[in-house]
Order: sequence, then C-alpha cells, then structure tokens
Amino acid sequence: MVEKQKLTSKQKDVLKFIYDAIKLNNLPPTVREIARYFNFSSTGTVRDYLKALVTKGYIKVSANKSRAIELIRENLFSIPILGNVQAGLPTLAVEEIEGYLNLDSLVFSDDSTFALRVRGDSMVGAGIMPDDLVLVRRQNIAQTGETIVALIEDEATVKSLQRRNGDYYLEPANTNYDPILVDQNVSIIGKVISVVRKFK
Amino acid sequence: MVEKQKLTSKQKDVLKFIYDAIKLNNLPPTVREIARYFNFSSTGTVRDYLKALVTKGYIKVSANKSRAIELIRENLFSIPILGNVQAGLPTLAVEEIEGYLNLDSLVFSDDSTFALRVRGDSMVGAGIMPDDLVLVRRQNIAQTGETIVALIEDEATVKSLQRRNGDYYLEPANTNYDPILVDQNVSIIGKVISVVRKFK
DNA sequence: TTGACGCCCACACAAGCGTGTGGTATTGTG
DNA sequence: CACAATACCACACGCTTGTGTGGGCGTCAA
Repeated sequence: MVEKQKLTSKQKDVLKFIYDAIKLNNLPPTVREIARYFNFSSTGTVRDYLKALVTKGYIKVSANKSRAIELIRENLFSIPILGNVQAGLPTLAVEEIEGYLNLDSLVFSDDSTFALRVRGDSMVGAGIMPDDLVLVRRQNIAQTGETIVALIEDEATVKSLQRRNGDYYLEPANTNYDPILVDQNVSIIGKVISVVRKFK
Repeated sequence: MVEKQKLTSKQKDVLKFIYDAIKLNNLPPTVREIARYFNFSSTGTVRDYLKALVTKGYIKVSANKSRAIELIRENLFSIPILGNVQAGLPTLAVEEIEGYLNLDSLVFSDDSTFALRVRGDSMVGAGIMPDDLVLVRRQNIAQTGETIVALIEDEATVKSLQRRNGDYYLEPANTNYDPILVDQNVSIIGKVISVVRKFK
C-alpha cells in the first residue's frame, strides 16, 4: 500500500468538497465547479490542487474526461465484510476487511427473480423463519439438496428437495412436519437463491 | 406505492450500462460514451433512451451538465415481493405483488454499516446460521430484545440483548449455550439490521 | 540563496458535451 | 385505421470542459 502524504488544510477543504459532491450528487465536480465554490478566478488553481491531491495519493483523475475525479477508496456499492471486529474503533480498519458483500445479482435481476415472504415455521431448522423473505429464481427443475419453492395445490411453500428410494420429496427442516412426496400435484416454481431478514 | 413502469430489454441494456459505468468507474457516462458503446451513430438516439428512462422513473438527469445521470435507487434496487404464487405463470402478475424488497439500505450504505460473517451456531434458534452474513449498523447502545454484535474480549459475537433482574445479558438462541452477563469486558459494537444468506 | 512547494492569477484553444431540429421505419394498441 | 411508442438516423449550435502556457508571491528547508 502506498503511503499517503499529509494534506494541507486547504487541500483538505478541496478534497472534502469533492467528497461531498460525490456523496450528495453522485457526481464528481468539474474543475470550474470547484473554482466557483472556492472563488478561484482561475481554473489553473484548481488544477494545482488536483495535481497535489493526485501526487499525494488521495484521488485519481483521468485525462481529457469531464468530472473524472475518483476517490481512492473502496467502492460505494458494496459493503465490507469484516473478518474480525476490534474494540472501540469508530471507523473500519482496512486490514479487517475480508471481502465485499455484493448484491449485484439481485440488483439487476430480470423478471425471473422475485421475493416471497415465508409463511409458517416448516424451515426453521434451516434458518428460514416466518416472515423472512426468500429470493427466488424462477425455474421448474431443481437439484437434490437445493432449497426450492414449490406449489402444492396452489399453495406456495419453501422446502428442501430430497430424493429417497427413487422418489423426490419436499422435506421440511422441522421435525413437526412430514416430507411431502413430489407427484403431479406438486410443481417446482423456483430455487431459493437468498434469504433476507430485516430488523426494524 | 408508485407503479413502476416496465422497461424494454434494450432500455434495460442502456440502464445496465449506466449502472456499470457508475459502479466501475464511479462516473456516469456521457451521452457520447453511451452512443459509442452501443454503436449508435447519433447522440439523439441516446437522448431518446435517457428520456424514456427518465419518464419511467429509473434515472434522473440534470440539464446542461455533463454526465449528470443519477440512478433512482428505489426503483433500481428493489425486487417484487409476491403475496402468493400461481401455477405455471412464466412471468409475474402485477396483482400478486405485495410490496417491494428494497435493498437500498444494503447497497448504498455509509461507513457505519458493515457486514459480518457469522461463526458458530449460537443463534440458530433465531435463524442466524453459521456463515450467514449479518449487516450491522455501528452503535454502542442497544435496546432490550434487539439482536446485536458485541465484543467479548476481542471476539465478535452475535447475540440477543436481554435484561433480567436488572442485569443485561447476551443471550444465545441455542440451548447448548449459556447467556453471558454484560459487564466491563463486553462492549456493544452495533445492531444487526439484516441477515443475508446466499445459496450457490 | 537556490529550489521545491503551496497558493494564487490571466488568457487561450481544441475537444467534449448536451441540446435542438429535423428525419425514417417498425410495432403494438384502441 | 390512426396514434403512440420504440428505435434508430443526420447535422448543427453553442456552451462546457480539461488542458497549455505563462506569470506572481510567500515559506521553508538545504
């Protein structure tokens, strides 16, 4: 990792303005927008600041592109997954980051993906609780062991697909319920690709 | 709830390109960059697409500003929640939609939100399984009954905060484990706001 | 005292850019 | 059938934009 050099307070001001613009407007400022804000009568002044911020490792600018100021930091669209958490830290330490939670596949889902609110407790053993939301990709086949959504006489249910003695069963994860034989009354709607639970 | 208008597949392509540009380069594309990517020989074509995306409520553009394309997150990052599922439908019927799963809070988060991979089975009773990801909002206080992340001697753990006889306890949701008294060795890191589990 | 650096300025230029104004063709709906 | 929407096109206008080239003044370490 490149050592970051110290900024002067004015350079910090400029960086903060750029940072705020990106956060608030989702759009980096132009050279002239920066100049206007700081009452610089010359765009060259801004260029000097940007150059300083670049050489000190705080931003990245692409040549000949408008608004092409990039903050050197992690992506806005993902959430860091922490490997471990340390005490008393107000912000995150970079070294702790194990990866990033990427919800891309959900964001640009086509019509074949939907969410279903879980009713009943037949899958609590698999950590799928009542009122959880399961994300389902529509498909009418599934593999053994997968968690699926099936339709039993017009009722949607979330179960695990299992095979025993050549027959397929919808198996609950709760000993209070019995497995259901997959026959012509049962159709597979889709496969559960994710479980999401929100707390207030 | 505002009805979300459908996009054509080409419009979706354009929207995805914009989304990718913002995500990858942290910079919305210019009209001509979009035209170049799709081999449009006219910028007017792009304007037509942008206009369609605006009127359908997916983006917002500011006049006379370069790259001023903004994603409207509520629409982009949501998935329909179905109240019930009907048999044999290749696509979704609008009447079924109970609401929208908004992943906004997950996708766009500030620095105070992070994800933590759950280790151990102490919360399986609450549907929080090993290897699940919990989304945590940093805060050092919590209310009784909330699921929290606490630090016990430098080890992060997910538990339910409970109160008994004037004392606070970190209570597991697994009878194999005992509650832990909240004393000076225990500090609250944050509150679990969501649980996400992904299936391959 | 030389030079690097921070912090400003003026002016100019070519390319970049959003927008305006006009088209054509196809498709689906009332 | 008319009409709207979609999906493109050409061309031009004028503002916007990053960049080039030049300068000045002050500070601080070598």
